[in-house]
Amino acid sequence: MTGLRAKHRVDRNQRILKAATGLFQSLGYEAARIEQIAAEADVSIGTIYNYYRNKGDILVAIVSMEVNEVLGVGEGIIKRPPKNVTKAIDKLITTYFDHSLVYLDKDMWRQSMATSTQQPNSPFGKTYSALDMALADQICCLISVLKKLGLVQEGVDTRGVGEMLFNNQNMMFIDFVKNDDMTLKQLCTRIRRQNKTLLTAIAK
Amino acid sequence: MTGLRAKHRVDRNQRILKAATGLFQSLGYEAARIEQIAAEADVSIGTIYNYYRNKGDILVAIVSMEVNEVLGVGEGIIKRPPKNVTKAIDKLITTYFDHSLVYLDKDMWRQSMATSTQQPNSPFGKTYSALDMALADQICCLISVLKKLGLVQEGVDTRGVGEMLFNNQNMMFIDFVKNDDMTLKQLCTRIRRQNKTLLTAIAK
DNA sequence: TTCTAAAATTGAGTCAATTCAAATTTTAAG
DNA sequence: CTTAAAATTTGAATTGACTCAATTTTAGAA
Repeated sequence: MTGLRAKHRVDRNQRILKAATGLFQSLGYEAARIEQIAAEADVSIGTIYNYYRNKGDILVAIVSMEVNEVLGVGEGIIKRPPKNVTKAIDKLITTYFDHSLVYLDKDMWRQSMATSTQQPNSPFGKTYSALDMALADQICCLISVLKKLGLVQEGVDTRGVGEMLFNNQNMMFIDFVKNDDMTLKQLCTRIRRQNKTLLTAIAK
Repeated sequence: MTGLRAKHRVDRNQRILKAATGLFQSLGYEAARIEQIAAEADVSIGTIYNYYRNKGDILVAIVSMEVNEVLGVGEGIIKRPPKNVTKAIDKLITTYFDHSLVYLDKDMWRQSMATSTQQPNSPFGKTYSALDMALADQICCLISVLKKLGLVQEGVDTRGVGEMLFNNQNMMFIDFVKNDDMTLKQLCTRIRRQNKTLLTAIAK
């Protein structure tokens, strides 16, 4: 009978993530103790460190699952994009942001961003980077679709423009989570203004 | 005789920063011990925490001095900008990057970025944000100057465009320090491509 | 100069993340 | 059904950042 080991691994990992998610949400990231997570997951402290390099890595894993979901929602928008460049990009970005704050608060975002820049080569740091790349790809994909629909000029460098839109949006999101006073509405308004010139230039 | 206290404060702070800079550079941020920094600065552990909230804060203070220098160099470029939008922006950004790696290596940048997102409200976290804003302002200022020189179209939203250029550049720099294999040349090449569409659109 | 309150320094002690050698469980060959 | 090597788990011990009550230094009033 093989695979018992694999089954246990999946089980334990799920218990760890579930316990961590709950404690991070209820107590906040800093206040949640590894010892507590271990106890709730019915696992020893050492086991947690067998699955994750450090405390931050656990959070990055949780955030990664979230971002994956957002990517899925984004797919739907690309399938039926608004028939106008500005509106299409706006809808995609707004959707990202709306979904980003359902399970994670600003503090959790701050902590996970910090960990993923601190340790870009840990397994989950790499996952995080890959997801960023996937988000950028999705924006590029949307522009490409809009081009095929005749809403964007032929000669436009899809990749270059898409990356710029993503980088701007991502940097603004970092500003947003760093600033407790900034609202989602303010964030979107600022990005819309920043995007305007570029989007007007590429629209047909 | 007043000001002895102020003098001591300046002295001690300088010794702490000097010791920390040396140890961070020679041993790396993580391996450098607060105890060592205290010993080299001829100060007690407690005093370091009287000057800085935590270890990361010391690094952010060092990085802030660096960025301040870069801002000064940027001023010079704005005074005599190349007479072409693309070249002017390119020169400013390239200058930022070249100077950014003289005293700080990628690891130090990663750690300080992480700390400043983790604790955006600590004194040096705020300093760091203010410097980012100053860099963004500088790019906006350059565009404004180019507009006055008749190189940029009248109707262009200086602020919106400047922020987008800065955010893109900043996000790319984050990617750069997260990826040990990426070279400065590769970084600049990618940014040039990303900027091209927007800069062509606003040029006169 | 002397004295006192306020400011700053000190470092042993605390706390929580992380490590690692021993113990346990799983696998699979005989 | 053994049995031993490999993989995994365990938690007491370690580590190193950070705290705080006691001590020292400074300012400036008397």
